Amino acid sequence: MFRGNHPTRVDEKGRLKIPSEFKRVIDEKYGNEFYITSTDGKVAQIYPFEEWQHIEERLAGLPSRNPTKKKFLDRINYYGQKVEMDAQGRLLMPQLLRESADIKGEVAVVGQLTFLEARNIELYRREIEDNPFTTEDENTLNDLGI
Amino acid sequence: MFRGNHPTRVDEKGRLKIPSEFKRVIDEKYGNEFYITSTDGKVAQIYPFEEWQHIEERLAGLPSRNPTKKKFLDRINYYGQKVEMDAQGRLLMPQLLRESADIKGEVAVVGQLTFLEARNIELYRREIEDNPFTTEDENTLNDLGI
DNA sequence: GGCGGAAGTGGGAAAAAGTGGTAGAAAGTG
DNA sequence: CACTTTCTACCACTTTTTCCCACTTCCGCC
Repeated sequence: MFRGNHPTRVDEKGRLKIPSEFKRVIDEKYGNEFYITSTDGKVAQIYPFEEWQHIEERLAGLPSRNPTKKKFLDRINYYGQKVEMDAQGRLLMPQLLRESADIKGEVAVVGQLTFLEARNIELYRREIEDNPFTTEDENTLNDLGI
Repeated sequence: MFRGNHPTRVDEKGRLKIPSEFKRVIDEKYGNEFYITSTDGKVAQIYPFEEWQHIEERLAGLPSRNPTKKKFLDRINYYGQKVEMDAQGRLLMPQLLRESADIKGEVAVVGQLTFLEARNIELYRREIEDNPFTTEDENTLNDLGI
């Protein structure tokens, strides 16, 4: 299970070093194949290939002319690439995603339990600062039982 | 149950010594794994991992398009890291939180029943002095039955 | 007041993680 | 078909981190 934020760097060749915390989990549970994609072009989603296959299976179960499925597939395929991790634990990020999500230099790698998300750390920080967590939000969470 | 304020120090490597008062409770009830995060970047929240998992479960029960949930997740993912306590009862505080909450030198560790909060003691003192407890606050408490 | 134990602090060495470079292969182009 | 250029995979080095050990200080009890 992937959890938390482990910032890392993408070198000028576009290789993203997987933080060792996540690397440990990968070596244990998964192989060295990944599917990297995005639905919005702003956040790169990094799936261990096994996990991606589950999603594909669920997609296959949907009627093929479901318009939302079509839209989803269009995006996933546009940004997506299958990628192998090298011996140093690095992933070559797809060119299109590097550009659209500005994946270069300092990058936040965030665990989402079954997959990872990578995003430009500066843009991430700004998004958080521009949307302060209000006391109203606190109350909403309280009402939801958290 | 964690209660009260036990000031401690963070050394220049970023290791926070857990006050023995809290250490006793941890040794009794919990393991040596923690999840450290924050919603505002000003106060570090230190959850025994078991307690954190309860929160994750409750979050998983919410609809994924709940905007407050999204906001909350973005923050706790940004600041969050899973951390292990060393043999001397110290926690290596995540780099991002050390910077944004100014967690270094003298630090207040405050018990919040199921988790701990760590904050810069000087900033804490100032916040209390700048926000005196008003009669209005007293009344609100009364209304809540306290 | 001193002695013993527990709590707190600091430092260093070994291991792991991170980084950059290079050679070879593959792809693309004239 | 041959040459050029880009890409990929591997290798070696440097830096950082982590873990462990040992010392110091504080507090309570004798």
